[in-house]
Amino acid sequence: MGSNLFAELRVWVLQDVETLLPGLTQMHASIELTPTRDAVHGDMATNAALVAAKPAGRNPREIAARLAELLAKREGIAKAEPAGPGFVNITLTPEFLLRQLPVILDAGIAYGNGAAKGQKINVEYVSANPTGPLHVGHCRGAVVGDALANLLQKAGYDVTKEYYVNDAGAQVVALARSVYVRYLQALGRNLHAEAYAAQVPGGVQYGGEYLVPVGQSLAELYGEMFATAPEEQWLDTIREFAVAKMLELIREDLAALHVTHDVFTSERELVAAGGVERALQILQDRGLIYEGTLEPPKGKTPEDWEPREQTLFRATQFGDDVDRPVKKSDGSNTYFANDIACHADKMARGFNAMIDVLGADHGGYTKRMQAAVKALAGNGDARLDVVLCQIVRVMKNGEPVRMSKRAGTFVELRDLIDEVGADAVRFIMLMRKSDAQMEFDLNAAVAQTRDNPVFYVQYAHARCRSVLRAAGEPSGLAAADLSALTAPEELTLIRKLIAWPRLVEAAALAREPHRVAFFLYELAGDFHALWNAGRDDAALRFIQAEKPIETAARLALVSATSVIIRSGLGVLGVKPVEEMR
RNA sequence: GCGCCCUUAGCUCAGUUGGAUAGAGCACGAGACUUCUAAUCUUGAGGCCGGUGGUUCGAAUCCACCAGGGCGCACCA
Repeated sequence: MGSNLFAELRVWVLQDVETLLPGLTQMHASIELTPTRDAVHGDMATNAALVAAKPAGRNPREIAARLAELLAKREGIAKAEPAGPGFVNITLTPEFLLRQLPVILDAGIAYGNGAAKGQKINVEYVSANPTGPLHVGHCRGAVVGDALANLLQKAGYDVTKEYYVNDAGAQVVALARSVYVRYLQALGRNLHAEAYAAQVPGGVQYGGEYLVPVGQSLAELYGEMFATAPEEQWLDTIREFAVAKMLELIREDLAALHVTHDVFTSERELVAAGGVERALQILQDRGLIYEGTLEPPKGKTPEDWEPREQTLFRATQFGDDVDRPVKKSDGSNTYFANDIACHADKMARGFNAMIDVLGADHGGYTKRMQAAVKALAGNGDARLDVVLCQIVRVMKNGEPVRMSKRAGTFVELRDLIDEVGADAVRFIMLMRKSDAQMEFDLNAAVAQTRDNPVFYVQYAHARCRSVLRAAGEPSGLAAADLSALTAPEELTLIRKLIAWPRLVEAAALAREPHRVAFFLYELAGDFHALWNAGRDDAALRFIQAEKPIETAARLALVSATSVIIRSGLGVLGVKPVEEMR
C-alpha cells in the first residue's frame, strides 16, 4: 500500500552491491537511492559506489561501472550508467514507470501511507493559556503542529494530538479577577467594579471585550451572590467558569482554522492528582534533585538579585547550561516542575516520542525540557523534539500590519481567517520552514495568480476534477492501457507522483511539514505544464474524442494526480476544491 | 555577557539530512497568443550560498572562530 518505489529499488542496489562486494554489509545503511535533481541523469541515482569505495579499497568509478552493468540487467531498468565521481544513474523503462499509476489509483488517498511503525508519538501544540481567544501569534504553531501530526500519522506513527491546558497558574487567577470586574459591571455596579479593580495586585490584566458576555452569564447564574463577597468565596468558582468559557472560545477559533486535537489535558487536574510529586519523586530517586543556590546570570544581574536556596534539578547532567529550580524559595512548585509532570504523564501514557510545537519565545526552554525528559527516561529511550515556530510578520500592501491591540487590527486569529480564509492561512503558514521567520503577505494570500501557492495548487486540482467531470467520471481507469503515455510532460508528472511516498517519509522524519506544501506546489507546476502543452498542441489534450485508449490513459494520469494532491492537501489540512469560482 | 534560531538571485523563499552545472515564484529583459484547455504561455539574464579557516573523494549543508538580524536569560507563566 505504501509502495515507496525508491525503497523497493534500493533493495536491488543492495543486492547487486552484495554480489559485487560480498560481506561489506555494514556500509549498506549509508547507501541511498534518490531521485535525480536533473532529468538528464535519469530517474534515480545511487551513491553506492562512492560509499563502498573506501571499505572496498577500490576506485569508486570502477565499482560504479560494474554495479551499473548488474543493475542494467534488472527488468524495469532501461539504462544504468556510471556518472560523475561514482554515481550510478538509473533510467527506468516507461513501462515500469507507467505500472505505478494503477498502484496509485488502487491505493487512492492512502497512497504514500507508511507501514504502521507501532510507535506512539505525542504532538503537543497550541497550548495557549486559556485567558482569551487565540491571536495571530498562536496561528503558526497551531497549523504547523496540526500538519506535522497529520504527516506523522500518514507516515505510519500512532499519533495523539494534544492540547495542554495551563489552567493552574497565576494567569488564570488574573483571568478570574478580570472576569469578576465584568460580572460587577453586568450587575450595574460600576463604581464597585472600579473600586475592586483599583485594589487588585498588579491591576486587572485582561480588559478585552470578550469577557463582557462571561460577566453577564455569571450575573445571570449567580445574581448578587458574589457581589460583595470576599475573593476567597468566589475565586475558584469564577476561575473555573471563566476557564471553561475561554476554552470554548479557543475551540471555536481552532475549529475555524480546522485545527483538531485528540486530547485536552488539564494542568490543574494533573497537579491535583499528584502528578508533580510523582514526577519529582522519579528524579529524586535518581539523585537528580538537591537543595542549592544558583549563581546570578552572567552579564545581566537583576536589580533585586539575592542568593536563595531552592530545590534544583541537575539539568546540567543532561546538557543544559545550569541546573533549574523545580521549587520556588517559598517551597511552591515552579512552572517548570509542572511541565516536567506534564511530560512524565505523557511517558506514563506510553509515549516515548514526544514533540512540542512552541513559539520562538520559548526557545530557551528546549534544553531544560529535553534534559528533564532524558532524566525521567533513565535507561529508557524517550525522546522529546521541540519544533520552534518563529515570528510571523503580517504584510499588507508592502507594509507590516500593526498588531497593536489599540489599533484593533489583526490581533485575533479570527480576523486573519476572516480576511483570507482558513485554507490560505494554513497553506501559506506551511510554505516556510518553521524555524525561520516569515512574512505573511495578505495581498498574495488572496491573489488568484501563481504568486499565491494555495490558488495554484487548488487550481491544479480543480482542473483535474474538471477534466474527469467532462469525461463523465469514468471508472476502471486502473485497468487502462497506459502505453499511450509517452509525452515528456506526462512522464515528468508520473515521476513526480511516485516521489510522494518517499517525501512523506523524509518529511516526517525531519518533522518538516512544509516540505509537503512545496511538493504540492511543484506537482501543481508539473500538471499545469502538461495542461499548457495541450494548449499548444491539441493532440496532447486529455480528452481525445476519436481515441478512447489514449483518453483513458490520460484520464488515469489525471486521476492519479488529483489523488496525490488530495492526499497532500489532507496532510496540510486544506480542503481540495472541485472547481474555481 | 551567556544560550538558542536565522543569514542563499533585486524581493519572498526552497535546497530531498554530505553529492553532479545551487533551484522556484515575484520583479526585470525578449518573444508568443486575440480566447482555442488562457484566472496567460515560452524564454533570457540575474549567485564569492554573510566572512575566514578546518574535516574528505565531495560542503550551502558538518566543526571552529568572526560579523549582522531575531528570541530568551534566578524564584514569572
